[in-house]
Amino acid sequence: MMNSKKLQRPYFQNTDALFLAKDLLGKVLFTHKNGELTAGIITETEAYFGTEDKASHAYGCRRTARTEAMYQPGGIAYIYLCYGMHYLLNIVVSENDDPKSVLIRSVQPFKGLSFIEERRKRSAAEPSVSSGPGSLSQALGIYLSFNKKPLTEDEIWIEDHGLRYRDDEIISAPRIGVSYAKEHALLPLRFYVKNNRFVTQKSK
DNA sequence: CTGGCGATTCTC
DNA sequence: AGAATCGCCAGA
Repeated sequence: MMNSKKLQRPYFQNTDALFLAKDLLGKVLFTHKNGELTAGIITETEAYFGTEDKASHAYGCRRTARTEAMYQPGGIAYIYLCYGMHYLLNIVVSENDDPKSVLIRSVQPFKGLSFIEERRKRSAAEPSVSSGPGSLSQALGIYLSFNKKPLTEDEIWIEDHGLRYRDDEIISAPRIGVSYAKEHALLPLRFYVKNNRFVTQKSK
């Protein structure tokens, strides 16, 4: 390839979670493990703005073994186990010691559909195949072993295929499942592509 | 050391 | 509406 489409470090570091959460819509998330190449077009994200964000694991500068990834320089994955059974994928944003991240919530299957269908036990045309952060991780084979992986390597990365959305094609809404975040719970930090079926259906 | 609780999903 | 399922982390 003449021009690599793989997004590089500066794209993740020289920005903030709010901008990136919107800009990642339409980008293509790839995973390649055990010879299985799969990818999905990012259709839904949420911004977590760091130490001041009551919904963030890094709220109040909380720094533990789990949250360590977020304190690293941007451009790596932050994966954690949620509800004891789902692996959730975040993209670490910004500089060193600035724990901001973007949660990838949904993708539209793009490559390796047979692998995705095998993992999810359903058709890749079914929106539930990769909508919602837990389902998306299962569809793309994302596990804890991806935690702290640089997106510049060849197990998990993001490509720009030129797909762009206008502002009026992007819906913003409150983040899901963060009612504990009090006054930050209703901030419109969730973004998804209008009229795309591959987004979280219910919200509470 | 302990116990309450999830950035969820699926079934009943 | 409830279950599944287990690591995290604040508090003792």
